[in-house]
Amino acid sequence: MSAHVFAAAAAASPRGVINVDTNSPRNCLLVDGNTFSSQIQISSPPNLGPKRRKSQAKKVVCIPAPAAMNSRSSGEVVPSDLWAWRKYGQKPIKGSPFPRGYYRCSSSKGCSARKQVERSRTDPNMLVITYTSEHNHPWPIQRNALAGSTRSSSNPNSSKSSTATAPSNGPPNNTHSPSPASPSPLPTSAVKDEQREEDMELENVENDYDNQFAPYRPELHDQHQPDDFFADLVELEEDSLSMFLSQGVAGYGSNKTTASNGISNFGGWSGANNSNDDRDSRSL
DNA sequence: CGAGTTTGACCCGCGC
DNA sequence: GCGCGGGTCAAACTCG
Repeated sequence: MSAHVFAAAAAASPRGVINVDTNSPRNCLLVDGNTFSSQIQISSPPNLGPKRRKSQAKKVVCIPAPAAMNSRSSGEVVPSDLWAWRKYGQKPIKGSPFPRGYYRCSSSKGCSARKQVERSRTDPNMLVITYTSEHNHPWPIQRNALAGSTRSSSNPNSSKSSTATAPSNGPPNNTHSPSPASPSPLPTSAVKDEQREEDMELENVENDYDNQFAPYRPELHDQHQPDDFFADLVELEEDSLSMFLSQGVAGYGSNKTTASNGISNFGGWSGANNSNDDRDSRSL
């Protein structure tokens, strides 16, 4: 198993638009789960244009889409991460046989974090997740902090709801104990393994991502660097990272269940925030 | 009943 | 200026 991570910012393209070419999974950074031999390309978001919707900084994460175990009717497989995501739209993308799902963070009201989930056109096994904007709140105490997510939790194997709030992962604040808030712990089954495996991937991706993008550096911790695209992320994830390093990654490849604790803080990045959310400012 | 999902319509950026 | 296509809204629906 390998995970692909590609991080980029709006500067990636002439118009300041990140070209998430789902045709080419190679655009995503390949992260070998075992060796972590990765190279991450990142460019700081200049935030061109006053209110260019497409100019927003984005973080693109490509992960291998596991089987349709976690899929919904549309066929998209959405990995779970720490944050609670609520789907607010889905659109067919021209040129792609797979629709793109639009999610926004429901962990906190007013959080502008969003993500788009779509499959790679050429490699249906690859899932391209594009994170936009940042979370304006700390880690949720529990995944479904604000939003119900009851559906997802209680029926992980259901064709519906797998995305928003997967129950398998406990909050990072939770020191390696299965989330007590989890309404219905997954049974030890193949499904669980799938989920765990998936989370494992995410964790490793994220961990690698963190290491590459925003390695936690105490000396830098208190000085906010605007240039550091993910500086905030580091601050937010300090605890989580420690857990990562101590538990999650260590077990990868050999003892997958070790890291099933799930700290895949995919959405927990801090982009150049934004305020350019021209649309949402209207209705939110 | 509350929260999430679905889905069609609408808005708006961007290329021509 | 026009049309295309992506992104978002919001009503209806589903589910626990």
